Amino acid sequence: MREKADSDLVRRQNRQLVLEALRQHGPLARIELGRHTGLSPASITSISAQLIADGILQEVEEQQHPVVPMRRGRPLTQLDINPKIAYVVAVKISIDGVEIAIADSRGNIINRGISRIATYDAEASNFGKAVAAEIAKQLKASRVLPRQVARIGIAVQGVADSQAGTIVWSPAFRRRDIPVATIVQDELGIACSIANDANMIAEGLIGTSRDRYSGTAAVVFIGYGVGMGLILNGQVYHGPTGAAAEFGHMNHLPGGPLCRCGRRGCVEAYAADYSILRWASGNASSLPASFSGIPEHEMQSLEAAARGGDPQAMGAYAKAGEALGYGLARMMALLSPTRIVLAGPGTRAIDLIEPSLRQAIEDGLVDELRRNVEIEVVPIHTDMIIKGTIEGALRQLDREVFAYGSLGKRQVTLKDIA
Amino acid sequence: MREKADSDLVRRQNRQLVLEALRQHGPLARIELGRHTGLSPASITSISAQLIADGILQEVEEQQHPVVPMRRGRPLTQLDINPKIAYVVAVKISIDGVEIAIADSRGNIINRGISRIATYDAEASNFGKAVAAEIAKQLKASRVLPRQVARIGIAVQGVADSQAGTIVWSPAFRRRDIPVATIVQDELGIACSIANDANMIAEGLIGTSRDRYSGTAAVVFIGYGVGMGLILNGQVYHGPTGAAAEFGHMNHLPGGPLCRCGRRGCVEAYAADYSILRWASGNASSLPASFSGIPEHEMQSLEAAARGGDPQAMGAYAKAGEALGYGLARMMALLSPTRIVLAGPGTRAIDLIEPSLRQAIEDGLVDELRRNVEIEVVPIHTDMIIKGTIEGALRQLDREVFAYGSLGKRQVTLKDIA
DNA sequence: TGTTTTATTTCGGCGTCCAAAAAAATGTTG
DNA sequence: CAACATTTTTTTGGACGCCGAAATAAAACA
Repeated sequence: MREKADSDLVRRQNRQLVLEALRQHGPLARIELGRHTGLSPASITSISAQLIADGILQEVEEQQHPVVPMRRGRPLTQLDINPKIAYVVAVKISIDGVEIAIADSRGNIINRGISRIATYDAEASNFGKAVAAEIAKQLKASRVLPRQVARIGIAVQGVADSQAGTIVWSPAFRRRDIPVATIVQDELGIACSIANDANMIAEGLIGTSRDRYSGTAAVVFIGYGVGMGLILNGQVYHGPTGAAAEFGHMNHLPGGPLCRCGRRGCVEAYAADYSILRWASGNASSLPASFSGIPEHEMQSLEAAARGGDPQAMGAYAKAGEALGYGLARMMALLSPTRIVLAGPGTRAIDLIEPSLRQAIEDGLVDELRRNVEIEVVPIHTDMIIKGTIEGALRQLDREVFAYGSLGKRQVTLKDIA
Repeated sequence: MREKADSDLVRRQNRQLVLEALRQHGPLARIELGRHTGLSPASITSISAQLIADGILQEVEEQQHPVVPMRRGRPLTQLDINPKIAYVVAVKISIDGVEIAIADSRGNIINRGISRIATYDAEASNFGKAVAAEIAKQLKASRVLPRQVARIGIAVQGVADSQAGTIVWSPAFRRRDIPVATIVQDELGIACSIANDANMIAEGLIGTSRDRYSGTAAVVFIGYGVGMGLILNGQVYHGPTGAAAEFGHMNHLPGGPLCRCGRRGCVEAYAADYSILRWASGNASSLPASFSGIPEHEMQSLEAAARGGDPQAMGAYAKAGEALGYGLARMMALLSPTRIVLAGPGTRAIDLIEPSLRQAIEDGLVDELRRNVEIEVVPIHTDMIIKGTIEGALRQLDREVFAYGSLGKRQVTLKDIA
């Protein structure tokens, strides 16, 4: 309730509703769009005609799966988003590697690749340019012109400042406050935003099944680090600057083991790969936090040891579960989500973690505050982050570009793109 | 982005904008309303004419403070909300006492009183009826007819379920899941909602100075218990069921001292009045949690002892600060608010609490996540809860009743009221 | 009294929605 | 295979709310 309402707002909102329905359910006939959006057939005709004229939608030539194969009456003509109206780029920054994917406006990935760009010792000024150059290279390889790209989304492990366009702090970098989005934006002349990687996973889950994750949910990423994406009232909560939901650096125990962030006792310092390994191999509280990636087989043999009954290994996983459980209990007290999603490679060891995790929630939270929560484990799609970043960029594109029709910003914006 | 947009939505939204501006800035002339809302003078004329016809607004007879005393040109005619178009009732439930206030639609309290209704041993079935009877009594005393009351808001210490209309759990009651809002609503035939008291304080702060608290802020109540109202993106966050922001029952230390909720180590078990007293008087972890209210002078003499250098008393306040600080650090990691407001009678001892509180935030949270936060202490208005409940009820009224004009629900709803 | 200034209302036009009617495109049936 | 039935889509005409511009109202000023 900030904005004044006029016919402009009406058009924008209804166009967005149409786009949203198409993103959710794939190609739809006009009458189906009417059902999904609540708009009358007459209005859908008018709105879709404009979207087609704008080049945003197109009629589907041959229905692949005529939903109801042989029926009486005029057959329906499905509409879908024109995949070539614009492109988006998703960038995932992790330690010593940058993954880039290019997707069309339907969200289909048309090219992707991993580039080795040194991060840890990167100079603030060079890094952004290196990423921009890498994006440019990928674009050229896919024969997509920079001016066809509507938006670049960057997902980073660590704290991002979406306002300033910087990586505030990340275990992948020695330095802090590294400008990235601003530089990429200036270099390529394409709108660019940066966000935390766990938030992008949440974005992806909303895209995958909106009904399931439309309420209030927390998505926990467990792996090389611990992250969280919060979905509040159906939207990913980024906080005022984009720093929100740093579950991994939420304190568990004062004075606990050292974390990569420099503090003691963070959840991550118990439940990230390196932390579990550290507990398993001796007195964790005296060992420093590790910054190097841990090879998968090393974690797998630790899991095997724990499953085989090795008390030290079992104890390490129990510690991880306890830290996660208390952390979740604290989060639940504050936000009372209806769903908690555990995701990431760390969930391979969910059998080792879960007992102490559940026990911690029970010990750390009064019954009444935990009776409406469902905890689920989502199998790991390695590119949930890339997928989510694309989803997020496209939704933003719908909202900020495509929703504006013939009179608004579009004249400028779309011509710039297409 | 749920709702389809049409002229109905436009009218509703703009009417609400007008009402919002009037609630914020008091009586305003049409031209000023235009400036505040962004609507053209022509539209304001039309909207205000309808609101006046509906009896919701009225022209102010005599300007008390002609803002610019003597100016050329046609003088402005200020508009204001008609105070008699409807009334709201605010109810504050605490241990063995129910406070009831009746306010007109401008938010002026026209009657208030405290009734002794036993809560602790109350039967689930009786309590709601007792509250309803007490409201009816107060209404009669103020010569307000039940059908003139548009809404009743109940604020309760503890966990409320706004969906079910119940008190899920509260230290003021021995029993759990006590239905209140539903019963009051049925008894009096007036829409009734229930919420946590700290959330209502937050609601009040938004009303008092929207610009200051429009972003993302956490309001901490410290006193007989510890509560929190979260403001996310300018709105009070209640969570799916209204249980949100139970900061007091967020765990601080596993296995810590007993809390009234039955768990161990909650923030409240360190920082509520009874907890501080308990620490000061011996080994807290073995003492049970207290349910009786603590007289103010007892806390005051403890403060005096601490200020006089009594190590036991000083230690108790330090413990409280530490628990609050770690709790806030955890909350900040998750939500990264820009503002933290400390309120409630417990802030009388802020000088004793603050050092350890700040130290805990420093120890418990990486610098980058706490550099944009402003912590402020708000002096205690004893009736911030009542005021906030009224504000909240009025805003809801604007949104759900007054915003609907001549064509919508209003025909029914307003006639029911007036 | 006429002029200037500012607030408010009136008028005509525009954009969007919707309901109802018309048109389009196909299957069904005698 | 022509007429009918059925379903989707478009067209038409009316309503509503906004806005800019012009008109009107109500005061101070000269």
